Amino acid sequence: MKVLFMGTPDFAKESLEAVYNANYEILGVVTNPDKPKGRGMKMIASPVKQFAEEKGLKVYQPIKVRRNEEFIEEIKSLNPDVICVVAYGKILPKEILDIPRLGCINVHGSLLPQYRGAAPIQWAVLNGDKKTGITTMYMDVGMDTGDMILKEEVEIGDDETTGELWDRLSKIGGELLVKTLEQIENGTAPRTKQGEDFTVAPMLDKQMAKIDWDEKTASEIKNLVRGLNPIMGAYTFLNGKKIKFWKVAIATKREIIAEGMEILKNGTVMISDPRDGLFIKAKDGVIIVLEIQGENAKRMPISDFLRGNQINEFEVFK
RNA sequence: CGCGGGGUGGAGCAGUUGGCAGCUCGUUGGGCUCAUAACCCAAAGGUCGAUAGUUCGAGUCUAUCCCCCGCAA
Repeated sequence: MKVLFMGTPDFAKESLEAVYNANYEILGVVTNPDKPKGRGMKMIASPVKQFAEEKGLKVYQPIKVRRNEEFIEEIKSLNPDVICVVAYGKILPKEILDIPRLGCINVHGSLLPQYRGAAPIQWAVLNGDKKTGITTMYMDVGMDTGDMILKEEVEIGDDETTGELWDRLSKIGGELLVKTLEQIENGTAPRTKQGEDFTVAPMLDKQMAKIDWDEKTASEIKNLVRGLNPIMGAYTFLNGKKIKFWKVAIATKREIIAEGMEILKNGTVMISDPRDGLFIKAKDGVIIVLEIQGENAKRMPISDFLRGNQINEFEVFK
């Protein structure tokens, strides 16, 4: 079976690698163009491109695919049996979807029809879900609305971060894609319509990363912190300085019971000590900061941070 | 040349107008204690990222280089 692969980030690279290791004939790899990245704005190739070049696969990097006749003709001439699309980053026009005789297969990081859209994994963690998963589907012109093929459920750990879940799902995505290809090849692949009971997981925007001490409960803050780790990091301000939290816990009742605590504003520092840690009052409980990052500094354990950075009790995060 | 921050004992930081290199922890030894990650006493540990320069004198000022980090994508 001849496969054309389309994808860009590391999540997609795992799928490409799985397909490659399963010995499918890969006609080519389509990925987003190199972009200036990081300090000094150096041009960086996508993980998918890096893998493709390593294995000597043909790489295509069209700037746009819609109304790009040259590119569309090129794909037609490759005559793929199936196109695998994993986090490619561009919406494919019907002209391309119609090319492969066995269809375009997509790997999506949620249990469809939940979390259609760009950031399914992030939202599952942000919402504190207990489980999520991977779905493979036949693509159609809608946004993740195609008929489903295979699904695999995954439990989300209480303290798991988006990054950790992302890595696990990347691997599972690759495995499920190969399984899907096998079933398509031997004609046993199921085809299930998505129900209408769907939710959408839009791209994350900057604003949501700021901790709202007045509105958010302790568990909501915890979910925000782990949901944005390592993408953006949840942040707050202390004395005008931007501070990011990378890991927090919620104090259990025994750990701290302060008298008259209700009077304090949400965000107030209750305990700040290199040994004991950093405890902050939240709307309905106490947040314990475990990993923190100061302005222009790197992430570090709270104990390290408090050795050199003074945070006084009764100061308020806002 | 996208913008910005930084390299100081093992860790995280401070170091004012250039004038003996400090803080909080950790480590080691001792003490106190039924006991302790607590407390008390003491000690070890730094050619202040590299090179060149200015100066009576440079962690501090100048130039170049190496490395790290944040933002932005």
